[in-house]
Amino acid sequence: MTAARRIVDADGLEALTMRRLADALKLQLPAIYRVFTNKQTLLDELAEAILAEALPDGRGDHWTAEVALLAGQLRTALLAQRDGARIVGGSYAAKRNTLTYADRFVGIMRQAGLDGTAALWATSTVFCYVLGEALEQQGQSADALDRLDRNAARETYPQLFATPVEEIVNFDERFEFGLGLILDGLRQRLHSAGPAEPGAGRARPAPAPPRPGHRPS
Amino acid sequence: MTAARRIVDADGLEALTMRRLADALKLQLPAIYRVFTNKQTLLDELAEAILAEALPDGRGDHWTAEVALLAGQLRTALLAQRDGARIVGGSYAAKRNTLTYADRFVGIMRQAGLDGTAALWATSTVFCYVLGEALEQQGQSADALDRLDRNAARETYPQLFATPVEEIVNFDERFEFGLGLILDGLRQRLHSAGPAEPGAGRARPAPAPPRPGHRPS
DNA sequence: ACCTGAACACCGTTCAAGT
DNA sequence: ACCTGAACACCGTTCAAGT
Repeated sequence: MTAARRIVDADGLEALTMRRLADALKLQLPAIYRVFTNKQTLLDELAEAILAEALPDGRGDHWTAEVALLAGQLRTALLAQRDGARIVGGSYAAKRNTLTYADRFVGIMRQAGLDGTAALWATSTVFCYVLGEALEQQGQSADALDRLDRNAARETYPQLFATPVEEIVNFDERFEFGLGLILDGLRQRLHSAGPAEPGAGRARPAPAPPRPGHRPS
Repeated sequence: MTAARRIVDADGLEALTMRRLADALKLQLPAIYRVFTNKQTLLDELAEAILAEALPDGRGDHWTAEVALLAGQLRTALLAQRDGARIVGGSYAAKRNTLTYADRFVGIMRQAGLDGTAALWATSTVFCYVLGEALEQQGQSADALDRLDRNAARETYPQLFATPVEEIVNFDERFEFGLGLILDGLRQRLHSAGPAEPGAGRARPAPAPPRPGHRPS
């Protein structure tokens, strides 16, 4: 597994072939299939290994801090591995670590006061957003911004070039901004009863009754 | 191009090979390279073709309606093509249609009252979120939910199974929920001066001065 | 100028044959 | 029971040779 990650880190996901992995492990090619039955299961386990780093050790004192921590740690885990977002996004297995991550996230949102369905959807919203951001960041080639003809583009895309376009590539602040939007949206749903009281905190405990029509099988 | 899309729709992105495309076009294999210099340029043009459908014809009367329209149309375009999210997410070219989309989005956000950088980041937030959701939706195999052992999972992931988990797969409402969170966050930033007045609308026009330190070259 | 046959250097995967 | 050599059926890409 570490050998596989090293290959991807060095030469990208395309370079990860069963043959190169066998070479790195000083095995003959068919011996790999005794460890991984498939290339897909290899990729699935790679996704698992990446997501193992997505769970923060500590805990935030407030649900907003906890969500920021979980989202940030997931992002860090994806970015720590070259092509990490593509690996995780391309693995469609019910990954154990994804479920652990989701379980913790859902727990925080329910404790904050969201009902079950909203807690579930909030989890998927943050997960999808973080994945999308990491995918874009890792896909951006270094010279992508410089490659387009600024003078021509300035006339074709006037609105876009009325902004400081270099800020697209300010990934850290860009991520904080987007996450902040989602957090604000969540805050608003938790305070929906009374008028918005910015930074007041202290959410009601969740009743969160599971739906009556929930089939157990 | 339509031949390529037909192959992907029929048998998935993996089935799109230069050989099969040549067959479908009743050409010999090397003749394809007279049209597309690369397989990557073929994929880039595929991404372009998908994104061409992402721009809505009409316009919303309010900025919230316009954002919902743009996000929804992008999602529809991605979902309309099998593996559409993977194709668009895997293409790192400065796509013309992406820029057109971004230009319109940025324009709306600036008109709503956001400054240039915020308008840029808001665009990328929505784009990344929509892409992430579509990626997850298209990656979900039909039986993914049924495959995991519910009884064992109920004990390992208690928070998760305290919710109606089938709702993860309710993609349309899940998307509306997540987009709603982002929209609420944007609304809040536009009303940051006074106290929140839900649904009041009427944002201040944007001054949006381009940064002084902006290098033209 | 355009198209083609044939090949190159790779893939993932399998399997009979060895030890 | 484990490992290996060799092959199978594919890939993307190239190029000398034809018309």
